[in-house]
Amino acid sequence: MRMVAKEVLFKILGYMHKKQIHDLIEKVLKDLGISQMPSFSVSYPPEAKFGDYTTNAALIAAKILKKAPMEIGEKIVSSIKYQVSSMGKKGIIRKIEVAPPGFINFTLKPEVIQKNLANILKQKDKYGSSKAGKGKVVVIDYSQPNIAKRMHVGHLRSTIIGQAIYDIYKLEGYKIKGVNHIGDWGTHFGKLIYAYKNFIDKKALKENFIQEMNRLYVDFNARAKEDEKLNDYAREETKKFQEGGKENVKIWKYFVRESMKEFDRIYKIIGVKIDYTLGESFYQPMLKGVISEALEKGIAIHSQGAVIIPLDKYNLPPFMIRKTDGATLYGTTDLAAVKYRVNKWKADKIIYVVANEQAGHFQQLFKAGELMGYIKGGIAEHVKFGMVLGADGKKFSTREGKVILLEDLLGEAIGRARKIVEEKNPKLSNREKEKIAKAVGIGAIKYNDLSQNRLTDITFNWDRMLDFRGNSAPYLQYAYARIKSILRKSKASKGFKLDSKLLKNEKELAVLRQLAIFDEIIERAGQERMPNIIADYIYKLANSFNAFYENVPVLGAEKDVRFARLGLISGVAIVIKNGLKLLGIETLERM
RNA sequence: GCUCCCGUAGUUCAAUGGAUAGAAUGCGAGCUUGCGGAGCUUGUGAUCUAGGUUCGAUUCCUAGCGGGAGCACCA
Repeated sequence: MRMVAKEVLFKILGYMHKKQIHDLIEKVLKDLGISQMPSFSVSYPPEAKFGDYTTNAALIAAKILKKAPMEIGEKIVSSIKYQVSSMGKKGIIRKIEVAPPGFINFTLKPEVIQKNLANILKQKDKYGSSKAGKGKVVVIDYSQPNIAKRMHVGHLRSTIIGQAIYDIYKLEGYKIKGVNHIGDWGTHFGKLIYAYKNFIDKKALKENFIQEMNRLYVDFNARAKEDEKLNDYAREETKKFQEGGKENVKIWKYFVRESMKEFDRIYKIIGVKIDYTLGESFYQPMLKGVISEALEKGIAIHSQGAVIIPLDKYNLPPFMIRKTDGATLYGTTDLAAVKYRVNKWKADKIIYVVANEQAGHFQQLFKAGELMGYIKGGIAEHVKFGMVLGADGKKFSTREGKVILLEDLLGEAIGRARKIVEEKNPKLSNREKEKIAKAVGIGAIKYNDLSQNRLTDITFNWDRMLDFRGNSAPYLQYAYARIKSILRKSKASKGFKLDSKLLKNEKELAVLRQLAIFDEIIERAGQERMPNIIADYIYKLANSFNAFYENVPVLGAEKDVRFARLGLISGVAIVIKNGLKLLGIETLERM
């Protein structure tokens, strides 16, 4: 019995509509004698007057049949009309039309989207979830800060894009493993250890570990310019620590411990929690095996004293896995990590959320992984994102000290939000103001990033990132808080009966239409690994809610209509909340 | 030199090959006797250039111009 009820629920979700329409058209095309139909799309029309769904099937079929698109469109429509009439009450379509140049537009029966509201209110936090990924393991590699270095605005992108993709997949029912592949093994440790032994300022280190370590690194590089021998010393220190020299390992462990404390503090502020922290050091015991395996299989060769995997057949530079001095490097570690994730974790998919700049490295890595037999094409994927640029249009660079620390950015955001809360809502308790300031400030920063297509570079601009008006997280949070305020005032008893048929004016239907497609949006965002699709959707939903809010009274309406509208705005609140949660943005009862 | 990415209103960003290229911000004009004005309505304003494919191109292809990134012993 329960199963039946659930199935009915799923049937009224958005993607079911789309699929139903798609199947219907396919069937009709077959009847028209087109069996080899190239793919056509069923999508949302740009304007409400074109209905709920639109398809370009007639335009494509016209090409094959060499007839006018409008003519084919009419044929398809009359055929569909016949099908629909035979479906009787069960059909979801109310109106079908052809519009020039040949689009076929479908308008659903209002009941279809009206009924969905009850579904939302019932599912609450679960609305939008699915079982699409059941049984599949996805590994997401994101954030990846470097030990003893500060996290700057560049790290933010990988961290929050990765977390958003993680949450989307989780909602779709995948078994998912988030990994923080921290940089805890590189050769820069030699420099740091040498500098630590020789020019450390212990007092400064105690006050602010990361800051002092950063100073040390810059200091070392400056001194090494004067005295080249320093680099040799550093190499020796690296070697000692990588070979397990007690003193250096102890220092290294101390670096790792202190850095992780710092990172965890920042992760806590931005609400990120990564399942596994498995840095480069974790894979060290496996590296020798990987190198000899590659040599035995004849995939790797010795070249100029190093060990490389030649990839010139694939038009790629060689992939180095052992340096002339015998040391391994990040490519070796990454290759071992691929093996580990596939063999140990049975990953069906590995997603690397790493900046654009490393596209070349990942091409090499994936090809090397395939040659080694660890992965088949397509299992590993580099989810790239653009750089954070300075006002000059150039990349932020540590050397020039132009970098903006993540912590400073977060602090500034919270501070600005706090000021506004103070203005808007002075009567709230300090504790609540703090909470609001955090949610608004952090939300604004995350949204500013996640609402943009991840592939394009973003320009760093304090005012832009921290604008709380317009298309921003606070705008969405504000719509949510308004709804909550209305609901508080309504004192609606929990058991009121929802008659969603009463929601029939244009503004109400527009909101309902938005609500019904949430699952399709999630699906697409997941497929394309594009969180901005979700951001864009919530923004549009909030827009349609605001238009409704300005024109349609809720509390002032007559009894049953009032209940229906309260139900509607509750639904909007649920979807805004669920959507923002996927972006890692909190919602607030008041702000 | 080779490879990859990107050129959209003044600015910052959208746009699965589709209908009138959509927002935000800026500047201009409005909206309070109702639920939160961090809001709403409205005006202004853009696809780098030249070809090609297509019924249809911001999107795909070619060339050019402009910006950025990468190109074995860093990650």
